[in-house]
Amino acid sequence: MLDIKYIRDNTESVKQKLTSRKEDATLIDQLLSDYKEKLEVLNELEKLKSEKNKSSDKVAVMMRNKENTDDIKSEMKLISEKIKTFEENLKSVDEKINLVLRDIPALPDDSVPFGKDASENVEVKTKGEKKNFSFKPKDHLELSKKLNILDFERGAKITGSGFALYMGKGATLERALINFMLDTHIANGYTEVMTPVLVNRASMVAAEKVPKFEDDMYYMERDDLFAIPTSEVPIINIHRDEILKEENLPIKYSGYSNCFRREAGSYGKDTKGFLRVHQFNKVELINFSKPEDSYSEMEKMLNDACRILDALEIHYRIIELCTGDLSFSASKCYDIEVWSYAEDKWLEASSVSNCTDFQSRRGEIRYKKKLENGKTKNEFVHLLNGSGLATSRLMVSLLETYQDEKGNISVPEVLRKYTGWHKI
RNA sequence: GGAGAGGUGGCUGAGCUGGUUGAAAGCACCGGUCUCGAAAACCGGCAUAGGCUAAUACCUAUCGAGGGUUCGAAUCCCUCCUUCUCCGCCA
Repeated sequence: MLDIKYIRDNTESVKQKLTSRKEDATLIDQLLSDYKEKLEVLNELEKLKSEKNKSSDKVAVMMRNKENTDDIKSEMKLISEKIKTFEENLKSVDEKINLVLRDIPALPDDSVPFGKDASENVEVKTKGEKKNFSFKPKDHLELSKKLNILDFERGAKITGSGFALYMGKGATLERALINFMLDTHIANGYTEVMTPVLVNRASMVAAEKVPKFEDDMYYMERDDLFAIPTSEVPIINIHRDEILKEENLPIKYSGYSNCFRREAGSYGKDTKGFLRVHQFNKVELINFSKPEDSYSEMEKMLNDACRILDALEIHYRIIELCTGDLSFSASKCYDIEVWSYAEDKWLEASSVSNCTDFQSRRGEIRYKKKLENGKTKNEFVHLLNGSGLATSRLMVSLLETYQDEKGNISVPEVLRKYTGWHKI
């Protein structure tokens, strides 16, 4: 969530930034007038409470002196009733404000290119080259069916469409990928975490996934728990409501988890095999950073994600999302896309975002900043998340890239010590 | 699932027969005295958020969360969350 005081003090630039991401900026005026009203109510309320506290002290003294307190007590009863109405007023303005505030997305960083949608994203760089096949490359479905390593039909039987069943060497390859990615990140300074995959509502709210995207989440009503759409949710909640030590920043975590997404409303689009699934595996990167370092940390994180693809020798590119394509919580975002020979297009395999203080404000994740005058001040940390990487679309590209004419797969060099074999 | 005991500031831990307790004490931390320097000792400081301020000051809130009783709640009552112990079930 945004800081309402920041909105008040920087109204024009906020409006402009919201417009750049195709948001309706007109509701800002209403929001600020509601906020003004809130402060007025708050002021009255605090005056009454102050009066109450003073009288209450007086009663204590009078009772000690055995004086009659009937008059002052009945007076205070009136004040208390007044306080109740003001509290109700405050609550209703507050709710009105929060309803608007919770749906306002993060503000794009100044460096983010202006654009209306995905078509105006900017390619940052392309790595590697397209392979020249002497035959027509098969798609991952055909390959995996022939090799009996992935079974989407049986996955659908077990659960429903969009749930994959990995078989034999397919399962081993998946596990090898996950282990390789985790080991690489750990070697590069990340602390491995393994989190719960079911989280409570407070965690989802802190991660800014609920209520805005509640329909996209698997939800267990009986226990009021959500299946995580990404381990970003549990990982950033590790430090919810905490005040971190400045010298410990940046804190970097990497964690593998299953990810669950209902993908409500996306039926029919890219639904083939692994292109869109409801459950997938992802190794996530999270960084709790000092505000002044977050954009340089972001570049490092992007690099950490790319490292995996470099090692796997997969053709990929980095694009920077334009203002109109940014996700709700992000101020700046890079996508990493891998090349699909069968689809003849780029597939999103990773997304590296700087959410600045958008989530940490909701989740009250702060650090104690030492000021020059020797005092300290609590500040919100900046939160960055990046996939490093999601395996499903990576697997598509990997199978396609490493196929031979007979439809067999050779295992990338770096994975062989994890699989124990080098050919499927 | 059943029974019991707890949840207080960065930590440990008093208060919990309702009224200068935002909260004792200790530890940690910061500053100072002493010292060539350090340790020890001594002195002082040290929660968070909001409001109002040029800034202090001041005001309000917060003792797991939310309600209630009362003139007044960390203290009494209810609901929920959570931790621990015992029993049951179980990978």
